[in-house]
Order: sequence, then C-alpha cells, then structure tokens
Amino acid sequence: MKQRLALVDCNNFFCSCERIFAPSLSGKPVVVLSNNDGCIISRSEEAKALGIPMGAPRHEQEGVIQKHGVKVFSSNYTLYGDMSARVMAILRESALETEVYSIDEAFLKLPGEFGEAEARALRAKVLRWTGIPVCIGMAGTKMLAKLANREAKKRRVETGGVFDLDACEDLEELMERVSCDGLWGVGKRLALRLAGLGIRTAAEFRWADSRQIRKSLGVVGERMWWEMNGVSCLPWEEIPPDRKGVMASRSFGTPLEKLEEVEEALAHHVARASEKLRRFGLRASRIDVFLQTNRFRAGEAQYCPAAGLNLDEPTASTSELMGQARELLHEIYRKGYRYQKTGVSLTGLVRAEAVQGCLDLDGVRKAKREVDAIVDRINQRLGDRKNPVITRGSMGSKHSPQRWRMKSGQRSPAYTTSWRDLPVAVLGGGSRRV
DNA sequence: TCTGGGGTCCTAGGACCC
DNA sequence: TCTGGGGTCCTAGGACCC
Repeated sequence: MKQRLALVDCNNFFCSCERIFAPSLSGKPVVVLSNNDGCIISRSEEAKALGIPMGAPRHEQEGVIQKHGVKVFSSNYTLYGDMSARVMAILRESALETEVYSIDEAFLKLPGEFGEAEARALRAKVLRWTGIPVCIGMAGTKMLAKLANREAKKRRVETGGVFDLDACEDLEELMERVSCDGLWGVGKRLALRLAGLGIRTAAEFRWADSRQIRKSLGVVGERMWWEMNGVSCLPWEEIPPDRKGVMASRSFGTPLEKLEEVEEALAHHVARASEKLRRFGLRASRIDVFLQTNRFRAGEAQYCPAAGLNLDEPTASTSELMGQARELLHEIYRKGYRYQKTGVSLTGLVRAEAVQGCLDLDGVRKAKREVDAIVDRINQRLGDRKNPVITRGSMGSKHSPQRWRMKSGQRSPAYTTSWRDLPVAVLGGGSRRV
C-alpha cells in the first residue's frame, strides 16, 4: 500500500497566536517582530496585502505601519510554544504517526481512508479548538506534501485550505506552474544552478536526468529528485534526535566598543546557552565565540573574528564555559572597532549520563597503535613491505561511497549516495525544534 | 616514468530552512 | 538611527597517522 503523508502548516502562525487573544484584530493587518524588534518575521494576510515583505527591517516599513495602522507585536515564544503543543496534540489524534517538523508544521502519516473530506474536518477541528487556522497538503512524499500544502495555501478559497496531490487531475499542468525555487530545499542558489541546466519548473526538474541533477546539486539534489518523483527518501523522525549544538547570540541596540561591555553581553549568552544544555540533559565538548561589527555600514571598518576551543571534558557548567568564553573573547577582541553583535555556540554535544561511561577514545587509539605494531612485526618477520602478510583495514571505509566514487569514477547507488548512512539527512537542514 | 595509500579527525564555508 | 536568531547537512581540504 502506497504511503500517504500530509503536511499540516499553521497559517501566519505567530500572528494567528496573537490574534487569539485580541479577537478585535481579526481582519486587520498584524505583524510580529523578531527578537530585538528588528525585523518582521510574521505577517497576517492583510499585512501581506499591504506589500510588507517577510524579514523586512521594521524601520523600512514604519511608513506603511503608520499609514494603515498595522498592529505590531514583539515576539512571545512562550505563547507560540504553548499554542504549538495544543495544535500538535490534536493532529496526533488523526495520524498514524506524527513528525513535528517545526513550531508551526508537522508531517502526518495518514490512514488509508484519509482523504480531502477528512482533512477538512481536521482543519475545522484545529480551528475550533485552538483558534489557529491551518492548511493541509497531502501526497506520497515529504517534498510532494510540501508542494501540496503550498497549493492549498495559495488557492485557499477554492481548495478550502486542503489539497491532495494524489487526487489532482492535472498534475503535469500544476508542476509546470511551479518554479524550482518554490520547491522545498531549492533556494536562490540552487535555482540559479538549475536554471543553468535549463531547468526552471518542477515539471522540468522531475523529467530531468537524475545523473545530471546528482552531478550539479550533489546528493541533496538527487534526493529531491527522487522525492519529486514519488520515491520517499527523506527519513521519518517521529522522535527528534538530540540537538547537535546550541547557540545564543544577540545584536546590540547600539554598537559597543569597550571590552567589558562585550564581556557582559557574552556572559549573558553563555548563561542562556548552558542553561539550555542542562535542560536537554546535554554537555558540550566544544565552545566557539564570535564578534561582529555592523555589516550594513559599508564605510566602517569591518571585523568579524571567531575563536573556538575543544574542551577536555564535556560540560554544561555555566562558570566553566564562562571562563573559556572570556579567554576566547580576549583572544579575538581588538580595540577600535564598533561591535554590533556577539554570541556563543556550543557543539559536540553528548548526553550528560553518557559522559560517565563514555568511550575512552585515547584508550581506543592506543589499542589500535598496539595492534598496528603487532601487524608490522608479523609482516617484518614473514613477508616484505610490498607483500604484507596482514593488511590493515578499517571497517567500511574502503567502501565509503566517496572513496569508491573516486576510484571507480562512478556514482554510488542512489540510496547509498553519501559516505554517511543514507537516507539520513533532512533536506537542507532546517530549524526543527519547538 | 613512477614517486604509497588508506585511514581519522577537525574546521571552514556553502546552502537551505523556519 | 534602526537591519533576527537558531538550526541542519554536505563538501572540501588540511593535519596527522602508520
């Protein structure tokens, strides 16, 4: 039986959340701002209609905001997280399995009988119970479900916010209408590269030679090609894997020049990041610190240094990390610049409980050296350099697709296209945690 | 004329997503 | 004057090892 997926996506999520608590704003233009109130990161339909672009600096839109009385909110992530959890809980009731993809999106594995009527009912239920409007796209793969969702959103009035690609009668016509940069995972750069191959629409992408796509866009591109052709090869992650890193950074309201001031900001970031670490039960084995001047000031001297350090022991201790962060900052700080931003990034995360019994890497290396020495001795005694009796090897490496490709001059098979286990990676990354 | 080759670990940078 | 913050994955290349 063919797999059926849905992508459920909340409409203008942050704005929709704000509106729940201010019903008088229904039908009025609303925007939500980024952390420092710097950029517009969510717009209601009415705000979009006024031509306010996504990600625009607030100050550039001040005129429109004033003129049309656009209601402006600072972001409130506690609220959004809470609303998200409510929506997800409802979705779980209808799905066989659920993968929460981001704060406002989830993939659903659908039961066989789930069609457009059921999707409409689900949509109505979410709206009735949470006040959040959603759109639902259905198809056989994640990429296609994304595309279906886009269609549902774009033609909301006509589709009722629900679109089933498998039930679409003029699929080819639809694919011809969608340009490549509208595909999930194809950004500006890749679209440009595709255009260079004469591939401009989803239809052309689907019909393209997969080898050509592979050559030009790599394994990521080939995965997209399969997905677009109905072959699912992105992983299903019902349980989100542990984070690989945490970061804390902020822009300053006004540029800072003194080391002590930057230090203070950085200390705050280290505290936030290490707190996060502890909350997840993780410890970091590497810390990176960075500084940035104002990149928008073309006339000013720019300086964007960074420094990092691998820690001896994984830690989540604020004070330990703080000490290291300060030293790193001193390494990179230079007088005479106007700094606009600083931040810290903690990576190489391991589970706190695993730290105790963690693999003794040095021990393993030592053991390997010992074995190698034995192998050498045997070879010296029994063979010669050119024809060793025993050869050293390491598991799998010889057969890693990368190496294999170099040797054979061929592509590796589609499903083992990367030296990492495939299919593993998610398209183009993405912030996936709520 | 050839100049070892297989392997690990790490970092930086590119691309994309929400 | 103001110009977000937090993620993921892939690839290339250097250092090092035997």
